[in-house]
Amino acid sequence: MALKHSRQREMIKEFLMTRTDHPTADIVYMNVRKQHPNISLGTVYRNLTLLADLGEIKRIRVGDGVDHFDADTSPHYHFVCTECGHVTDLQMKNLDELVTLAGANFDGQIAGHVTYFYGICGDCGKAGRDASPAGGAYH
Amino acid sequence: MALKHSRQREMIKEFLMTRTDHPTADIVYMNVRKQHPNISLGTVYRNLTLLADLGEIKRIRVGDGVDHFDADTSPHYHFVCTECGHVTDLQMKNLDELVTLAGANFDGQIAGHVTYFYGICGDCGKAGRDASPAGGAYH
DNA sequence: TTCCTTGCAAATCGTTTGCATAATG
DNA sequence: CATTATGCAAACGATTTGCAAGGAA
Repeated sequence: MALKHSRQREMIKEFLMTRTDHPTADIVYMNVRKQHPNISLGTVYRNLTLLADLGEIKRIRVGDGVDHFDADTSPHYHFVCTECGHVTDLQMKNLDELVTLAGANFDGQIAGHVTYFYGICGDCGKAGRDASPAGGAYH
Repeated sequence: MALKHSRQREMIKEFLMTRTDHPTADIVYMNVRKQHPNISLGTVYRNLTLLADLGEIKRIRVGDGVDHFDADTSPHYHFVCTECGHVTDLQMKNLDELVTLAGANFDGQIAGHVTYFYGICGDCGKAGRDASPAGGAYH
């Protein structure tokens, strides 16, 4: 149980702190690998899970089938582009009031809520208007 | 492209309409199988996806790694128990106003939002208070 | 020296897909 | 007959895990 220091874990967290987008485990893996070529994907997954459990990073699930990670643990909301799949932060007030609202007619203890928005991001909207038939993948 | 009738699809939808909880593809499979023993899992998945695309049923993602399906396509919210994993409906007003709110400081088109609540459901809360160390699985 | 971590590979899990055959319009 | 749908099994992609070896306290 006693946590021991590890270079790998440190690098993973450091990398995550340099990013404002929300990398997936695979992205983290490919990047940390540049500095530490023989790190394994399993180690990346293990540490991301560990860090998330410790509350040092946040695991983000936006229904695209892949977990994203965020070094910014302060409460905030996300937007997912249905065109390119990018996940970006959203500036808006906290919505914890919803929990009270939802708890009103509910038998049980509501601990929290998950909310995220989806649509077409600024870049994809622009590209679409211009010309490019393009089209990313978001399932 | 032209849709053809199929007994399997009909049974899947019928089964879904008898349930107020939100079965996963596997639960649907195991149940429809009772009436139609040689239906295959692939067919269940194909039809659930088709029906969801047609808007006849709803695909629900509550971050537990499995898709749930709901024959009730009217807009409403869900609650996931972190103890037993059950997904239940939640009585509360529509929150589409959030989209407007979120769009205020955002460069892009917000099409909608996903919101769900989590915590301990009535049954698990009761059980916990009684005694049973129990504990389901919700990841 | 204890026991947490890692690298590697194999294993899981939910879901999708290719293909030959069956059912529908 | 032209097509869509099915069953089966193999393929997939993301994530997890067992295990022997490596590293930190």
